[in-house]
Amino acid sequence: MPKDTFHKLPPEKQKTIVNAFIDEFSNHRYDDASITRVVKHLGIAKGSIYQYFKDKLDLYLYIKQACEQEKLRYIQDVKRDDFQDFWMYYRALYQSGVQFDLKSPRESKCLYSISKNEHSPSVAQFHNQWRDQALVLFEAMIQREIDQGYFRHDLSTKTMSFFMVATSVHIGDYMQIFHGTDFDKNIEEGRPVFAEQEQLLLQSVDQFIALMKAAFQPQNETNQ
Amino acid sequence: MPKDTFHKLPPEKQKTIVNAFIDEFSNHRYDDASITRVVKHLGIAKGSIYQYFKDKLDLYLYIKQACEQEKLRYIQDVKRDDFQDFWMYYRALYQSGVQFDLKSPRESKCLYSISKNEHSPSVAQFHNQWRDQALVLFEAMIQREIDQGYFRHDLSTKTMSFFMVATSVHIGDYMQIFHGTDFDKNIEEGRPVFAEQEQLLLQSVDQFIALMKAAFQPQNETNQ
DNA sequence: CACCATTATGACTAGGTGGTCACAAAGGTT
DNA sequence: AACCTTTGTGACCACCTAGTCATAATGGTG
Repeated sequence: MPKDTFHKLPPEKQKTIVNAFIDEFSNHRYDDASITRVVKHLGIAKGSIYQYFKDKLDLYLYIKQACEQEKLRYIQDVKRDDFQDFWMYYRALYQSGVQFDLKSPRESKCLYSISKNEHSPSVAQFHNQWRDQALVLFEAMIQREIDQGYFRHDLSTKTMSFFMVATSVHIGDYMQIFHGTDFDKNIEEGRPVFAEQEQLLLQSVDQFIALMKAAFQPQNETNQ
Repeated sequence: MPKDTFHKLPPEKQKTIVNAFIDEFSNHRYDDASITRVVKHLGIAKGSIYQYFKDKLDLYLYIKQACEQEKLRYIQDVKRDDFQDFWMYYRALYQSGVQFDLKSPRESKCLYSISKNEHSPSVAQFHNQWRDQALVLFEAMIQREIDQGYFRHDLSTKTMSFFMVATSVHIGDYMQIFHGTDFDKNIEEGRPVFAEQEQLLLQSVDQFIALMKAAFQPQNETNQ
């Protein structure tokens, strides 16, 4: 986490610095991100960064945490108990995700890029840890649905949670790949990443949900 | 592709060099792989490599192609028409994949690692191209199953093929993550990557197949 | 103003990379 | 043996990085 010196900075300068690094980590993997490049762009001395943060990793973790905190503001109010059907809940999470993207495109793109750092040697351990944590959460969630008879019970929850995490990740990839052009163009022109495409994007999400819904449905049951 | 000089080398020396680079690309992403490190390990001069290959990319593409050629020998005989059910065919492909792994663990692990290079800036374009090619193939395959009434027809083939490619990739990840310890231990000790775990691994594959089968099943049909 | 703690600076270190090239060695042919 | 083409070599180049630290600038306080 940042040193005191950073927190004593005027808030707008903090934000300028954070934004610059968000952009860097959005466009480069951890090991390829260059502090030298960012300070050049910011017009400040390299040494200053090391007055604010212990090292590159400290900086990386802070940026990630800052983006996550922002996203959490959007999705924390989506509760499972407010939905009868799990998949309505799941869809609502993506709907909030798109909202997050509309209002905080920088942070959204950064989180997406960071999630692709899984194989960067310097931070691989952290990502493995985060992935395992996600798997545990998903497994608990899925177990609950199984217990209530909403999900099939003939497969291991481990496989099912892995499958769900993987598919969730790939929904993001799908959007990035097939709507990514607009994605980046919007960023450059300062517009929201998914500007005016909410409905289009949610239609893609719905297709994936339809697939997962069928996959998780209790077997020996008429579908629809 | 390699220069003539490389092909004139004694076959066993060719293989020694290729193996060394397979190991390097197995343990490092494209941009992190170090030619200097490999030549040091091989005990030959760095300049020699540039007598054999144009540059690092040329080397990378050759190594990838060599591994793929090896894998193809195992899976090229698995034909869709030899199976009544698509998922039997899909399973047979994985079965051959495990065979490939048993007999060519080096090449198998290298191909897996290379597939994780998607976001390495220097080779990202190539990987995008390969991914698009894979999507086209899968889309055609899926279209055929839809036409014959084996797959549901209420979703776009684009989404379905993306979903299938994604899941296929993640079956590999699942194996790597949950059987990876043995994986690497086997490599070090020169044993096949999936030694004596064929059945265990295919059980995992079967679970994923069960999920995909349900996901792709024509809707409004009693399953099982 | 003088004092002092805090903050900003950028040249510098140590380490890494892919790729080059003048030269040395090897090997085949006359 | 003499010649010439092909192959092997490793010091070297240009370029990049994260992180350091002596020094300078700043700003608040008595």
